[in-house]
Amino acid sequence: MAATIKDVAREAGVAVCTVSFAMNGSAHVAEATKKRIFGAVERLNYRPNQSARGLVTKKTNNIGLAVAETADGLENGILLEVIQGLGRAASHKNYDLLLSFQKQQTDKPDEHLLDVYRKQSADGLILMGNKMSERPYKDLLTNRFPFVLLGRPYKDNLCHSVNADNEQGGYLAAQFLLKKGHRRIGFITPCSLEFDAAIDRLNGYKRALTEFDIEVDEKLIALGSFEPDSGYQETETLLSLKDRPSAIIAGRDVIAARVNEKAVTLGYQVPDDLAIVGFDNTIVAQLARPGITSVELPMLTMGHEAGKLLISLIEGDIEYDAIQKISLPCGIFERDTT
Amino acid sequence: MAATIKDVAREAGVAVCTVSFAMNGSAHVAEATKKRIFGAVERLNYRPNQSARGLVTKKTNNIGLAVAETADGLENGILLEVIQGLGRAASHKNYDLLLSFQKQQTDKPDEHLLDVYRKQSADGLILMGNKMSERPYKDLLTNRFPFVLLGRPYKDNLCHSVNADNEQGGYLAAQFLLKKGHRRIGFITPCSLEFDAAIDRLNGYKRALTEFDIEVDEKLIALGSFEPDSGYQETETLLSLKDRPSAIIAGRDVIAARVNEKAVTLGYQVPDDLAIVGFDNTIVAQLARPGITSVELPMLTMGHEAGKLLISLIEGDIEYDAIQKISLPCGIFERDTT
DNA sequence: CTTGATTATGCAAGCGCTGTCAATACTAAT
DNA sequence: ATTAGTATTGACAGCGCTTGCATAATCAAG
Repeated sequence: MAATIKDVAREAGVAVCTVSFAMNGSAHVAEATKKRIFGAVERLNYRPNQSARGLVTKKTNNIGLAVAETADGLENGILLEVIQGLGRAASHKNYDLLLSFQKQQTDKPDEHLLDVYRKQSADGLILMGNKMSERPYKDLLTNRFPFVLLGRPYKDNLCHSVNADNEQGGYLAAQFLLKKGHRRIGFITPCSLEFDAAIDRLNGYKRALTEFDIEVDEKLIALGSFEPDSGYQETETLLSLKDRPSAIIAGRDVIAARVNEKAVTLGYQVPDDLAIVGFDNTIVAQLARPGITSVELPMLTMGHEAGKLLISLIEGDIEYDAIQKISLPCGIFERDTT
Repeated sequence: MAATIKDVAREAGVAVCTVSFAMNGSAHVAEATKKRIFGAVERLNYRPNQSARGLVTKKTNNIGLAVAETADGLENGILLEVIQGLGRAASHKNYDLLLSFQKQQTDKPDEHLLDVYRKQSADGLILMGNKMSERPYKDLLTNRFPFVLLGRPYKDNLCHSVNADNEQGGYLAAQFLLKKGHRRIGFITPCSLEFDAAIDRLNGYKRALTEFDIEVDEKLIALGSFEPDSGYQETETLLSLKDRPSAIIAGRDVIAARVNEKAVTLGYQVPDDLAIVGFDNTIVAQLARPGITSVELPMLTMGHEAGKLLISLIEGDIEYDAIQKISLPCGIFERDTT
């Protein structure tokens, strides 16, 4: 059906290996013959069969993306923007993205994530947001298979990883408010403190305060949860403090939206009586009225950097053992709530 | 490095072909030997090499998803939910999803989308939201390569396609309001009428009116654009009509949000003075305050159905020429604006 | 013991490509 | 003309797997 390398060779009147050489640049081919060959390629719409090529070169030119699916949709953090960044890095270097979705109802979900690797249908793997047991990592590591952790810190220095600098993000949010003169700043964590992102953001907040010589007041720190509506309660608690905060940093935009609502309900003016800063700069922050000032995680960049890193690893531009831990700075988008 | 079928055969003490038979069910293998083989597979963590297998079977077990990237992000319509639905269908049948991103700055962008097909690295293709010239389709069609159009109507009956039933969606929105007693209903199109989705939604709206014996008043139909802020102007226009509408259907949620804002600004009470229905049931409708009643496009289902359809095509369960045009009904989510 | 069915085997071809080898053709410089 | 270098060639092995074929081992039933 599809043209093979033989067809191209015949069409161009050259030997099969000459075509291969010309296409891969693996040996000198005279300009004139090259032209004839590429002409034939064009005419026949020829592309080397990936399976055949992969079989001999042991390269697929695919980047695997292990996607864990939970009952309530995709695992947190699988964001379109990340995929987009990944795709950009990939296409630039002639890779495709292979999304392998975890099988539902399986006894060992995390083992499944590695099937792409076992089948050898990708040259490297991006692991994001997946809770995985220890074993698969070991497997990858001992076989020196390229992989990058994305948005999923692995505290030891064993794996390459790309992350948003959540600490700096927390710092940024607090610093932003401090510079505006706020001195009592509440903080609602994005989720429980089991999650590194939550801890880091909080730590950044504390660092900013310390830098401004303000003592951290634990009463100003409220524990948020994955349930955005918990934001209502936290806001009420924070605002009913005798020395109430003049600003609240919410660990996520959806929580920030709740903070705003509650504040309005309680009769506060935003931003005059209460300033609010959210996190993640999602569409929620963008479209809420008032628009919510929000710390932006560099999702696109994260995907892009992870892709570039992985490809460097695959192509040997970076030593497998020279562990890279890339931490990307957050930005802040000012809107109406500050 | 990775175990091969030979290793498994040795480990299990059987012949290579027996392993192959056992794994593919292509011949009878006694239970006892099967057990030995799968034991060895388990121990060695063996998975058949995809490239090798693909080379001989001419199957990759990949579904290609051609992703066109424009300057301002991914082409409209590439939605995470769609990918998720696709992934669900794929993983169910042991396929992976191969995302191939269009190369930037290339002279023939649409030709590039077919590279996955030309390289034979996918067994079928999902085409969504890509403006493509005629030729690539022809190419696919004449070679009888399986592909389905997703969310991108191709009016002739040449291609398999999956779509939201926009006409029914428009009908639903109008019917919903009519049942609540509204008789003057404004309609702001989601974009210009070059787009089928816009026409269909509008037609559905008209059909509902007709069914309720209400004459369509062209003055109540405003042309929206891709720029959500245009919603402000349209709203003002519609509300300043001498016989103003008591409800407005906005072609997209973001427009609906603008309609609401403007209405409030002009001193109308929502939903009492003005009811609003949006489209797409995005997070915007969900999180806006007041929450926007919105017509939901079955994105997840669309992805899922498209995946299933494509796989049926690939596996020959459906004739290539028995064109299927799947149109999936929209639902409506009532919130505070009605 | 024979027969027939079932199960397992070795062998070999071949999928489309890469890349090595040794040989040949061509070109340009000495 | 000789030499050196470059460009191109055919032949072929091999990547890991599937599959057809013919053969052989195994076993139950007649």
